[in-house]
Amino acid sequence: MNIKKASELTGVKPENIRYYERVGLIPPVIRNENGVRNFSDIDIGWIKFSKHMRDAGVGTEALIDYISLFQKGDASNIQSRKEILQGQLDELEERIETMVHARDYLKLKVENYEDIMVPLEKKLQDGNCTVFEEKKEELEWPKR
Amino acid sequence: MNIKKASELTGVKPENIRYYERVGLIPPVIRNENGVRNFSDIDIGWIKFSKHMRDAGVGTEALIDYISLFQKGDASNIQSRKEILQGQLDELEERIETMVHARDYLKLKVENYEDIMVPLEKKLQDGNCTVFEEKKEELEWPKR
DNA sequence: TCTTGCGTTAAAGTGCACTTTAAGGTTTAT
DNA sequence: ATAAACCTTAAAGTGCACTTTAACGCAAGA
Repeated sequence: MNIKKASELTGVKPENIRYYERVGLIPPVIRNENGVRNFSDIDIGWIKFSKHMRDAGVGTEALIDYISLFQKGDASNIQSRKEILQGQLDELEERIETMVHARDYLKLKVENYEDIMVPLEKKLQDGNCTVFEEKKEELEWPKR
Repeated sequence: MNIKKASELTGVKPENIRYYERVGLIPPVIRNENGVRNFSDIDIGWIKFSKHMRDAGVGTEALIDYISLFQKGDASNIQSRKEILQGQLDELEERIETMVHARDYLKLKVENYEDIMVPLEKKLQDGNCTVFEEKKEELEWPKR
């Protein structure tokens, strides 16, 4: 299939599929006699994998290392490949924790916005805008 | 307190605290007669808030809008401010979902790496490196 | 007094991950 | 046969969020 089809199947723009291949985020795609890429289902799988990982915030470097090791097609680096994935998994867990923490904080803040702000409207109208900041401190950061 | 102390308390480098103030990620900090910033606990709170949100991937634009509305110190925009936070909360939820999905996929892949790779070592050693890719397809993407 | 260590600014530089541009080649439909 | 609609590349441009640089000011200690 051509790059347009591959793009439709994966949600990655043709320009970015070429970019992915160029930098090594996917293995090289087989070309026809005119140098036109002919994507296989396996290529589509690789594009989906890289897009999925990128969407989740996994950096290109780790992904490129992984694809690169993979392409050596050598059983001796299975452990290295697994370690790369494990490392990214650990980083992902950490980022998720940070985000969940921020989410909980924002949630608490939004849910209590009216309760805190409405009683303060009068004071704010007097130009005393520091009051909220003092009040805000009552909204403690969610504990670990 | 001076910027160094503020930096120590918040984990944000002095350069970045200045940057935060410059772009509006925190409200302006009161200066002394020489133009030197004197950080209050409230300023520290704002830095922590912005850092926390930035760490969680909240974009600067939304944050700047929020701080900007906040500084108007006007009760009429409480709703707008709440809406900004709600919008960021929604985006955060979505990003968390994407990441949790990727995390689950990676976890499954890492956990099954040996099971899949070890039986394939022989074939891989024969240079048949496409086998894994076929095999890989068995590792389905976790469903929503 | 003068060096050390803190502060300040505007402006330029960096790194990442695309994204666009320019200049072509080929294949398909009218 | 010629225009539209694909494909290709290398290289330059973009946007975000810092990060560094250069040049300066103030204030306390040897």
